[in-house]
Amino acid sequence: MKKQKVTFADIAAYTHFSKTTISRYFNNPDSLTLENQQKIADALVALDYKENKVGRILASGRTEFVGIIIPNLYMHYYSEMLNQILSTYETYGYKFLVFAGNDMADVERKYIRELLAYNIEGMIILSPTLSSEELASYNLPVVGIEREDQYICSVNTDNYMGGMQAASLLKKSNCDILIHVNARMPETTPAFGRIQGFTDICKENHLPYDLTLTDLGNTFKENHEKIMNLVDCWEKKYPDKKKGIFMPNDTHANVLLNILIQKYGKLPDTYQIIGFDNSPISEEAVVPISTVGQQIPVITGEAMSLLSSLMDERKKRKPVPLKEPIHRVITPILIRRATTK
Amino acid sequence: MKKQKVTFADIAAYTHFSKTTISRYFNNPDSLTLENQQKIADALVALDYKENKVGRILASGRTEFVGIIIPNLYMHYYSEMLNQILSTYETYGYKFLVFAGNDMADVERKYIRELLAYNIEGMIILSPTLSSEELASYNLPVVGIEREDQYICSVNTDNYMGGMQAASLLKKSNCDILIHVNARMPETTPAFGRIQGFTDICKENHLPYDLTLTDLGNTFKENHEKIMNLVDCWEKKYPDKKKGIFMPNDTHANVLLNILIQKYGKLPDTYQIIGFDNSPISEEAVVPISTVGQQIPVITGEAMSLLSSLMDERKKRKPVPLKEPIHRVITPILIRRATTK
DNA sequence: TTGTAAGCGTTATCAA
DNA sequence: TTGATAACGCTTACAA
Repeated sequence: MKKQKVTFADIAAYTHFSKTTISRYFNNPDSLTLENQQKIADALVALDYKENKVGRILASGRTEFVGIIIPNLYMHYYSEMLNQILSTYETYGYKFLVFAGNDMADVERKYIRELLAYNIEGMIILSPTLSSEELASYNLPVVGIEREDQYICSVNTDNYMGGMQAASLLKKSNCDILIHVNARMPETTPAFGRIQGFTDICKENHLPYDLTLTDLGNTFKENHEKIMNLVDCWEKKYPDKKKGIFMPNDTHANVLLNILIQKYGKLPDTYQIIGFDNSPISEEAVVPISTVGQQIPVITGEAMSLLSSLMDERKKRKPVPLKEPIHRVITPILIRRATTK
Repeated sequence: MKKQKVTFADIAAYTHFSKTTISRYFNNPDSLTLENQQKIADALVALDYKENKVGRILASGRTEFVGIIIPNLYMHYYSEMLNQILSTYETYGYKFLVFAGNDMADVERKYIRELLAYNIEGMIILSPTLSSEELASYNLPVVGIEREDQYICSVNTDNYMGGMQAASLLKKSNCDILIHVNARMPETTPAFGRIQGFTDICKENHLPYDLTLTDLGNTFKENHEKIMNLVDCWEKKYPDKKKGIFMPNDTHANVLLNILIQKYGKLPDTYQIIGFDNSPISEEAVVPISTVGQQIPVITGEAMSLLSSLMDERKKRKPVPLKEPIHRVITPILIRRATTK
C-alpha cells in the first residue's frame, strides 16, 4: 500500500487545470466558475486529497502557529489558562506550540529560538522569567498574561481591585486585624496591585492590618510548614482577636484552612479566610473557601483577540507598529463561600 | 529597519561555499574541514543567521511534530500528563501540537486532520473518544495512554494490580465490607482491570464486597450530590459495619472525605478511604488520602520512548510495520496516608 | 571534501 | 477567469 501523497500537481493533471487554479480553488474560489469549482471538488474526493500546510507556509510565510510559554502545568491556575487558550482554536484557528519553562531563563530562551525557527506568528507568555524588554526585542507580536509588562502588550486581572474586594469583605465580617500574605515582589508585577488595594482599603477605614511578605516555598510540604509557622506567629501576636486573612492564592488558603481544622477540629470563628483565583480547590475544600475569582476565560479570550489583531496588523503591506503597548485589565469577581462572614 | 532573513544562500555567498556545504555544516559537520567549519561558524555570527525549519521540513519531510489529543486540562490528571509529555522535549526534541477534544468525536477528527496537514510524525492520544481502530487507520505511529488500545500501541497503568493493592490495603485495615465505586465501562477500557483486581482479591479472601458502578457526573456539584446519596445508601445498608471504600480517583475520594467530615466533624473510624492517581488533592486534603499512585512521569516517558521508536522505524527506507501493537504496563504504587489503617 | 541541480508543495506575479 | 513561471529555504542524489 503506497502512501504517495496527492499534490496540486496531481489534481491539476486530473482536472486539466493548472496548479495555480487549484490553489485558487482553496484561497479564492470565487474567481473560478461554479462549474470548475465543482470539477475540482470532485477531483479532490476522487483522489482523496489531504492538504499539506508545510508547502503553504513556505510559500506564504503564514504558519498559524502561536507559541506559548508557561511556567508549569503543576499549578491549576496555569493549566486552566492553557485549557482556555487551546479552546480559542475554534475561534481564531491558530495552533499552539506549548513549552513549560520551569523558571529557567536560558531554557526559555532556547524554546523561543525553537519557536522562531518554526516561524510562529506570535507568542503568549505566562512565564515571569524573561523581562518584557527582552521579549519585545524579538520583534514579534507578544501578549503577556499576569506578568511584568512594561514593554509588551498584556492582559491582567485588576489586582488592585482584587485587593480592595478582599479587604472590604474582611472588613464586613468585623475582623479585628486584617492580614495579607503574599510573596515579596517587584512593583512592576501585576500582583503587586493586590497589596496596594488591600492596604489602601485598610488605611481608608483605619483598620489595623498586617502585611506578611514572605516566600511560602514551592512544594506542598514547604507550604504547609511555613504556613504552620505563620499561624503560630499570628496566635502569639493577635491572641483573642478576630483575624481576617487574605492568602495569595487558593492553594495556600486551603493549606491554612486545613491546618486550622486539624488544630481546632473546625474553622474557628476567630478566623476568616479569603483566597485568590477561584481554582477548583477553593470549591472542593472541606469548608468551601471564599476567593477573589480571576475570570480566566475572559483573560485568555482578550489575550487572543489582542494577539490576533497584532498579528493581522503585521501581515499588512505597511504595518503600523504600536507606539505604546496595549494593556487590558479584567475585573475579578468576589466569590463568597463558607470561610468568611 | 529591515527584517530580511538570512538564508543559506546568503551564507554561501558570504563564505564562497555552496548552499550544500552550508547545509552539511548543520547536518553532517564532520564532512567539512575544521577550518571551513570555523569559517561558516563565523559567518553565522557575522550575519546573525536564524534557522528556518520550514524549508527543512519541506525538503526532508521531517517535522519533529507530535500531535497530542487530551480530553481536557480541567482534570489534574491530564494536565500532569501533558506537563510530563512536554518535558520530554529535552530528551527527544519533538515539539507538541496540543488539542483538547472535550469528548467530541467530530471535533477530534477535525483536529487530527489539521495535525496531519502539518505532517506530524506521530500522535499521543489520551482521549478515549475515538476507537483505536479508527486511530490505527490513519497509518501514523500512535500511542494511547490509559484508553482502549486494541489496534494501537499503548502505555497503561497496571489497573488490575492497582485494584488488588486497594483491596489488600482495605483488607489489612479489617474492614467488614469493601466497596468499590467506579463508572460503568467497557471491558476494553484499562480501568476495567481495577474492578477485576479488586473483586478477585475480595473473592480469594472471602471478603464481602459491594461494586457500585455508576456515573458520578462531570461537575463538582454533581459529584457532591451523587456521593452524598451513596453515603446515605451505605449507611442504611451497612450500619455499624466498618466500610472500606475504594474510589475511582482522588478527586472523588476527597469529595467523600469532606462529606464525612462535614457530617461527623472528623473521619469516623468506621470508614477507610482509598483513592486513585496520587494527584495533588490527595496530599492536600484535610486528612491526607491514601491512594493507588499512577507513575505519570514513567508512563509519559515510556509513551515517548515507544512513539519515538515507532517514528524512527517509519523513517527508514524499508520500514517494518508492527505485526502486533505493543502494550506497556506500568505498575502503580500504593501510597498510604491517613485515610486508611 | 565540495559543488551542481533538482526537488519538496504551495503561493505570488505577471501575462493572457 | 485561467495559466506559466518563479519564488519560499532547505535537503539530497549525483558528480567532481
